[in-house]
Amino acid sequence: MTIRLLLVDDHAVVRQGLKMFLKAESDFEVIGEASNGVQAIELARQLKPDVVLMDLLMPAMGGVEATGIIRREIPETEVIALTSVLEDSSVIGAIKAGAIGYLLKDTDGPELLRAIRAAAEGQVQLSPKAAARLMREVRAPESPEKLTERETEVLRLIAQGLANKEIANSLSIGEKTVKTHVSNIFSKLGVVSRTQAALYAASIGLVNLTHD
Amino acid sequence: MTIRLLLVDDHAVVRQGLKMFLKAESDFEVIGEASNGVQAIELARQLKPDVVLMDLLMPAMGGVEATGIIRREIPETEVIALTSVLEDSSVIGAIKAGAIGYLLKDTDGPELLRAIRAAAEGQVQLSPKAAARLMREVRAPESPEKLTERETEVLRLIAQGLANKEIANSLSIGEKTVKTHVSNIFSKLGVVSRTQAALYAASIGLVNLTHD
DNA sequence: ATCTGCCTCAGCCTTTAGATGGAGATATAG
DNA sequence: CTATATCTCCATCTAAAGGCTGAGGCAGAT
Repeated sequence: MTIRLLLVDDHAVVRQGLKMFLKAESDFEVIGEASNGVQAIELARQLKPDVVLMDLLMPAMGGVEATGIIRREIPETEVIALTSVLEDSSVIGAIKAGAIGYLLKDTDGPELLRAIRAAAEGQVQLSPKAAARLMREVRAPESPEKLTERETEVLRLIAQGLANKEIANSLSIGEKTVKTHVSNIFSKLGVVSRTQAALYAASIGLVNLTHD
Repeated sequence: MTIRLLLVDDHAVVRQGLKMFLKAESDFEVIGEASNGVQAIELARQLKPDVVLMDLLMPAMGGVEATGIIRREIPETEVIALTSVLEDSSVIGAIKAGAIGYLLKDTDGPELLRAIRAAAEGQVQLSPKAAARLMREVRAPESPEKLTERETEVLRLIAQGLANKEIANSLSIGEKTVKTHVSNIFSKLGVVSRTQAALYAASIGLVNLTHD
């Protein structure tokens, strides 16, 4: 029985490489590729893959968000987060969003194969480092209160350097409303300025920093 | 005649993938892998590869520095910078260090092959985007006017989320002075708020975003 | 000796940011 | 039906941010 895979990464080289690497395994079949979260969701709907290898840091829509939507809509599809960053909220976010695995990109080949096979059977597979993070989190739920959808949207705009007035125009709401959201975001994130909030957003990959 | 390659990237998955991808090409042979700049230099000395695929963002020693050393010591080895970030100083830095090519990781497979073959023959190959950067740089050294040492210091603190008063204390200077620096930084960078400046600083790696 | 760039600081001004408290509307869960 | 959460908006106020102009000290270059 072959394991049908969907690859999601914004770097073509990484996708290409993974595809070639996985092709050597007879029980794997790459049935689709996506370069961002939106594409990933579309393809997941159409193809209903067994396992999704999901990069977390992507433009358009982050991997965490995409993971959540895929898991809600297609629960029989398992998602493995595959990322280069090891960051508390990413780990927790990905797990909470329903990822069954969290692997770092410096994982070696054999371990990657093990993880995919485990995921296809619904078994959990984490990088040792990621597992350590998770442990730390459970012991000390310093969970930054979860932002609402709207707040996340506002934070994203803050992290693009927009002023409150610009955010208001962008979302077609009042500046006062934006201020309310901003204040709520600050207290939830435990920061005291929009700059800190923007840096936090950048650190968890909510925005794309590369200015092309 | 086969092209002998050295792969340098801190992510094992990326190396693994590249290796598998390149294996399909009969005129390529991957003769070594390194996960950081120091290893890369050692291996380049021993193996004298035709082409080095060099990631720029690595621990221990960055790719730019490693490129410079390799090119000085082993001029017959060509280096292609392969990176996920497109940043002015990286492009310029890599080129100045002697890289014959600068490719983004979202380059597709065929273009990557073309670039490696071109490099092996000593021909220049740049990503269109990278080329555009280079052109912009040469014709209009509007390179975001270079910041002074002090300004860079202030920018770094801005990018750590500090307020002007905190920066003043941190540097043992007056808040007014800080404001002067901040204003100068803004006009040099072409931004209008400290948040935008902080994001710019983060995007060029002036600060470490991962709060581990 | 003069010029130039950098760092330092000042005053004055307008705009923005952020805190706080209150409030109406809708939707959803229990 | 009634909490609860979310989104929306308003007013008020203080603090911070940022623009603008001017200016003194200091080092290195010409």
